[in-house]
Amino acid sequence: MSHGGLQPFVSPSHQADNRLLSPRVALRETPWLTAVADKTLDVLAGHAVLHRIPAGSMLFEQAETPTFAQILVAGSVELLGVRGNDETRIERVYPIDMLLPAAVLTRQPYLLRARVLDEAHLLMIQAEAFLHAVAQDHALCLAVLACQAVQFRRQVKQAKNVRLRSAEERVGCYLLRLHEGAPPGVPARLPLNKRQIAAELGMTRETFSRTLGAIARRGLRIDGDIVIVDDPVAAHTGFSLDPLIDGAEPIQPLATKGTEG
Amino acid sequence: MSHGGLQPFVSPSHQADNRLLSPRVALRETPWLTAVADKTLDVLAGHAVLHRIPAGSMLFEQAETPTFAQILVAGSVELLGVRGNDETRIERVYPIDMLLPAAVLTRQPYLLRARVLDEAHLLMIQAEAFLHAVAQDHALCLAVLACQAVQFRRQVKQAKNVRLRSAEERVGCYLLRLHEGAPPGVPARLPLNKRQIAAELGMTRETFSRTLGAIARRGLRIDGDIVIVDDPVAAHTGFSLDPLIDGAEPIQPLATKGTEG
DNA sequence: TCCCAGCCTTGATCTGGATCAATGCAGCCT
DNA sequence: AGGCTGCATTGATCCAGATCAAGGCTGGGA
Repeated sequence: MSHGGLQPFVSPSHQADNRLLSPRVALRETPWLTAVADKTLDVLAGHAVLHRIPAGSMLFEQAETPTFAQILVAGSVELLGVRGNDETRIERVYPIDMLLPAAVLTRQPYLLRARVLDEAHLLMIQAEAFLHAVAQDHALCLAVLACQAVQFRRQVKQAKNVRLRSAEERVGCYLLRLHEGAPPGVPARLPLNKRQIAAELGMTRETFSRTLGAIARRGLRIDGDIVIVDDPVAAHTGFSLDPLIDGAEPIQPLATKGTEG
Repeated sequence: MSHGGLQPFVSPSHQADNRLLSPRVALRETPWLTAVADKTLDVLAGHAVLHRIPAGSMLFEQAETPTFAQILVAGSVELLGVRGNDETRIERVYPIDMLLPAAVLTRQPYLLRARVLDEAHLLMIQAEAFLHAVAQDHALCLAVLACQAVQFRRQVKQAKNVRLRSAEERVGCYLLRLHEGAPPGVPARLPLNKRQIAAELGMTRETFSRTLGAIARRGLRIDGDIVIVDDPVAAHTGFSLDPLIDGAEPIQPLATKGTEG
């Protein structure tokens, strides 16, 4: 299972409970840290705790200065831009990923509020210890760089999706993508409730709902929470997936090709 | 002069012509590379060329795979999301900064098109050599990480600005920011023509123009290209600058505080 | 001097999507 | 049963900002 874009949310209880008992184990099992030496992970683990945070909790507030580097091990988290009483969702974070490493790295205040959507398992590493480790361990630095680069690209894709496509196209492409992603024969299911999908796609629930009605014309339909493509041809004509928008953006190690020096 | 957000565009001819003759010198004079060893810069310089590219040129196209890591030394560049004939401006890049390091680092295709706005002095380093150097040199890796983190935060600020504020507020805050940024006594000037400011603020030129008319009510006005604050109180009541949106985001080295290990 | 190309402004109109407001429809608790 | 809470649909209306369409102003070139 990749951790790119549209994960079904895994029930956290079965995923993490037994295996991720300690920070040390959590670190070792983080795929994009595989290249990092045990010694460094030991150090990090020494300054870390593993917390389970219930849905609805606020992890940090806009303008706070980060005291921990946080790695989301299970569950999910939303990042919101806040202004007075208005909130706008900027990003949804899926495991295994860091929460706003940019703020931690630059020692600047968070630009966003973080709230738990599905019970989160969080690996919290003291910010200073984390920074020190990044400054000491080249492999760790490379891993964080990869993580940060991918987050940047996800942002750009999101911006393109919202600004270059109409609401209807976003919905169509989203469903189509789910459908393509599902194993052949198995019908695709909505991985989230509709309210959250709407937020993901940058529109209100009402607009999402209406749009779902409208795209029936294009051979795309929802029954309960499963996606039905009545007319594949019409669907693909109306909505063309673009890898530069819809493609997953998984965190990969920054490997050097060819001969090593 | 910081390289955060709202630079006046410096005439490239006087800034760079004599000093930045060679890639080697350009690298050494890049502020956020100061911590990188000469040896590494030598290697990079060995795989680099310094180019001067006229306004209007396309540097790379969406979906291309990066062959160079590009550092903008002087001039300016816009990054555009493209879909058919539609373009949407995602970002404007000011020197000294990298152009989409995320694509180079992840070896993925560019998500955006890059076009020169003001004649650009570009340091172009072969992608593989650059990646290799990042993989070899910890200090360089840290520098690139800092650069990438800042770019991420700029994106987030841009998103907040557009989604949390009305067109009128964006214009008001932009002008106010210019005004605050200017040395006391000296009137602030528009650093760009209005068309480009409009794009920067995520609106059409027409809307920008109308909005300029509208905010006269709030004690803010443009005369020619200088910003006049007729009524500071009204202006600050109507438009409150938020450091989490309007603050500059300069590229700084990722220093470790306190004792070194 | 005329002409033309770039900018900017101004007006009229359109519209995608938000907002406000009801209603339906589960599941769940007591 | 009832009543509550949270989600989803559906309809009516609104509005910020885009779009389309004319001008106006400035500077430059022959």
